[in-house]
Amino acid sequence: MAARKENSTYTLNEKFITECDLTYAVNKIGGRWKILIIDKLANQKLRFGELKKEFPNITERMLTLQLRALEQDGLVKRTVYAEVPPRVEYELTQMALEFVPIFRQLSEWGGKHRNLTQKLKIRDKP
Amino acid sequence: MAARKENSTYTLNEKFITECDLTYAVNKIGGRWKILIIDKLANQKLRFGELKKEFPNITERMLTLQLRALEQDGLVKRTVYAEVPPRVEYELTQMALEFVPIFRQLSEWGGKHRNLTQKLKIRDKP
DNA sequence: TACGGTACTAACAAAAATGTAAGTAATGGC
DNA sequence: GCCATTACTTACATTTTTGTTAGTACCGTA
Repeated sequence: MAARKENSTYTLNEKFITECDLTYAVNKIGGRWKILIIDKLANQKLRFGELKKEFPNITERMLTLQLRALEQDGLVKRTVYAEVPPRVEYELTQMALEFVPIFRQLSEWGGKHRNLTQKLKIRDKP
Repeated sequence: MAARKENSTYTLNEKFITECDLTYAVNKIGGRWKILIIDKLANQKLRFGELKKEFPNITERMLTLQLRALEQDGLVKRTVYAEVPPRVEYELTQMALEFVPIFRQLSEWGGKHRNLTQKLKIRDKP
């Protein structure tokens, strides 16, 4: 999200890893709040302020940054209404909608994983 | 991977977002090299040195960190053979193997997304 | 006794992501 | 004129993630 030095190992490695479509994909949804935002928008348009209310501790700055990134990556469409006070609506694009089913599977896997891990931890106790 | 201050907003927010199984899941595979490592191990066991050769610019430190995290999260099994020089083999766990099909779908989506985005960028040129 | 090979570890530095706090524009209603 | 509302932006601080460099243990072999 900020400007980057070219040719740093950091940048070179990023290029290398995103040659893989999967890593590329995960990078697109990798921000801290992006997935949750996509989830909230899966069934409805929402205004900036409405999204903000969904996440008690998010700052306006972070919400803005994540939405901008999603917009840049073609996953969210932003519509500004020329009113005062301003009204801005966010909705998913077709590409993001295609992600939603995969999304659900990942979520299921996550839940299963969480349970298993917790059980393992209980077992670990002496 | 390092020790964290409790109760920083950063940590609080992390707890909040990982209440969602999906975000939880994505966090597990979120490190820079984790997905690529899982990919390489999808069909075979590999030794530390073999993994290292798969990623030209990875440092030993990063490879170690990512493998440790995957091991902690129950996605990779580490087997040490008591030999000199040492031999250590890494393989996926059942849970990681269950992730692989989802993985493939995500990868497909990523490829599609990459193509679309590139086309959009071409179109954007005046 | 020195050396090679493997799989690391430790101390430090750079870069990125996230959070804090304050401020902005625009305009209709009082 | 002043205030409230909304969706931001800016400068800065904190925290995490990633990279750099140098080193370690082990033991069979030369």
